[in-house]
Amino acid sequence: MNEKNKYYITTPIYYPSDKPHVGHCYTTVACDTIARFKRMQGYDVMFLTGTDEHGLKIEQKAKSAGVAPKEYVDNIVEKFKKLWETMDISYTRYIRTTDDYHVKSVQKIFRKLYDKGYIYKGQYEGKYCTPCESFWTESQLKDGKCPDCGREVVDAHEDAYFLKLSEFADKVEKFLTETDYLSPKSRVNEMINNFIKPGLEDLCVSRTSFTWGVPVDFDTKHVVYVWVDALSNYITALGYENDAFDDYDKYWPADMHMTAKEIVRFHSIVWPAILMMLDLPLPKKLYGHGWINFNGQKMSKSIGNVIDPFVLAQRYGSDAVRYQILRDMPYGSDSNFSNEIMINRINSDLANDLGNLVSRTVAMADKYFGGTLPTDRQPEPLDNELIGMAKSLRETVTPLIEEAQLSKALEEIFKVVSRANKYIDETEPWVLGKSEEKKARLASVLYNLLETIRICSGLLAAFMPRTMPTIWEQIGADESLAAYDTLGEFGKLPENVTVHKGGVLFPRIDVDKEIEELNAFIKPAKTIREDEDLDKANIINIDQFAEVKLRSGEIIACEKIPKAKKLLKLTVDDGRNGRQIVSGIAKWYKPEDLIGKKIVFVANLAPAKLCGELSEGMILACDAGEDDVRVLFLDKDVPNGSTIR
RNA sequence: CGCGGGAUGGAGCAGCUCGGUAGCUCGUCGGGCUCAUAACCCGAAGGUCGUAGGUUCAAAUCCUGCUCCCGCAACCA
Repeated sequence: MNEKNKYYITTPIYYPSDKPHVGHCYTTVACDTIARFKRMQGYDVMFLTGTDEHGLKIEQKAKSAGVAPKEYVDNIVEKFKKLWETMDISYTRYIRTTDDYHVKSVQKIFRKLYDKGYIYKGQYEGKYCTPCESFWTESQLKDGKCPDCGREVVDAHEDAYFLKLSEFADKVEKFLTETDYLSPKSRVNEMINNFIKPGLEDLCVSRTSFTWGVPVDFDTKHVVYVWVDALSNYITALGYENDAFDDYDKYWPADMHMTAKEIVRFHSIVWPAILMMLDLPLPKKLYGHGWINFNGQKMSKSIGNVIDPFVLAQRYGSDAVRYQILRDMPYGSDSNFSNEIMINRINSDLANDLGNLVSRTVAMADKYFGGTLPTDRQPEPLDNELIGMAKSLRETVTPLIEEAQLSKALEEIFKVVSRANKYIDETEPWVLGKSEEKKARLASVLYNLLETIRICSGLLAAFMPRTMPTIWEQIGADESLAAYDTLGEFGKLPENVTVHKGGVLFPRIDVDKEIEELNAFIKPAKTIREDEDLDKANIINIDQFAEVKLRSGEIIACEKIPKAKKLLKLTVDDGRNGRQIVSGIAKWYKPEDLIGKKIVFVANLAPAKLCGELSEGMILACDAGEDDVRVLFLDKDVPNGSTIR
């Protein structure tokens, strides 16, 4: 296989601090579709995905779950793999940054960069908050104090390794402006204006504050910090600096890196810079796609609106889910998701238009010809538009898919599906079927329909790999008649093709009923269940509880903090000198609703500064729903300052 | 003046680079058809293109101010 015929496509490696959601699905399904399409075209495709398993957050998550980090990620990686199986993801290789070969390669890469002088040991200079054991940059400080606890910070420094990004600013800028590596193009300006023009700073690439990572082999106090570790997966997975694989020469440089927009920065600046430092060829294409918003809001675990892709796939089938998320994601910007949007899309496009088209066409061939078309034909000028559209569809769709414009590609395919439905109305096959002398015309009409379906379904196979073969069976095609080469031609089915009536391809969904059911069982059940599990994993004893001092208080004054969106400043009579508490409840309470109310507050919480305002304590409130918070109020006659236990 | 994105018929979007008939999908209403998964096809209603001003013969499209929304960051202690 020569270089021309290879295609290397990657998803980012996902951070398995939590189970996968629809956002992960989008990137992966999009890559899968492109990968399948390139395979259809005859390319030797390497499709890589994986997980980025190191870092502080995972170390902490594992700790609170009471397991070793590796054990923790093993568990979640299983869920990722399971999901990819459910979604029919045809990845060729799965890399975990905890894989032995990757760890060793990263160490070698790190050393290589060090030897070349692109990584140097420096001082991570910053402000240090001793009680919090945390470093902060100047810009992170609040009023010159620790953003975490509001206390004084001191100048401090610790050893750290830095990557000489600054030296590559010009080269990277040139790469971004003079090639079409980064798309959509609008991101190029964003990157240059935000990160390169203000002066590209060297990047800190090691940490000493945690241990769950790849150790720097020549300075074992340090652990390689995310970027060198994670980004290099794209080459270590091919065997760069390791023996686990040996197809680096074959597949590198990558033809397509796909990522969500928040990490475009690292893939468009840091990654090319690292490759330049290593004297390696640069990847050809980076596509940064948007996010899937849920009911107009960003998906977020704390809001509780993260959609479980397993549930969706179980209910509608993986193909329908794949279709919807690809169809509704516009190129380069965000998309909206809701149960209603998904169901409507499935009903109107898949059930009504495509599924029904196949169903009615096959049914007519069956009814009028017993399933096998006669070979006499009678074409008419009316046929030409449909035939023309079907014939040129492959050429229309191919470049779109290659540019990751998948929703556009689907739109084009479904235009032809629609045209075919209209064609049935124009030709009225049920009228033709009534008279014997019109049988030849009828055969032409049905043949044209079957051919159109063949071409559309062939091109859709990369998007919906599960259902398309069923369509081929029904229209009397086999896989060879759905091959890429045959999709640019009209008339490949045998003249006397035989159809086979089959089951419903995409069942219609009852919208109201379905939404009710989804809402009922996805959200509340889930969050409560999870909390319970967490509770059990986090048992404390009575002494620990006693460390929290809760007291009653009365809100005697309350105002919004102007700079802040969510914060209210409360003046609380705590039965002593009074205190000020800042609380993030502005969204749910107006100041006048709170004045005079008795509340419970944590009395011995470390003071903090929020938006410049001192907060001495925390008032108790409960998460009352997806996006609802209720403060705990006490009876009016409780004396202020009483102990609560 | 922190950075960025957005505001277009009921909903979701396209159009804006290169000013000149506002387009698509869904929904609603009316009609047609009966091969089909109550599906399909045709037609209609519905928009001062966020707001105020400016440039122009002409602005959704260019310029300026303002309002509101959404991300990120700061702040859910």
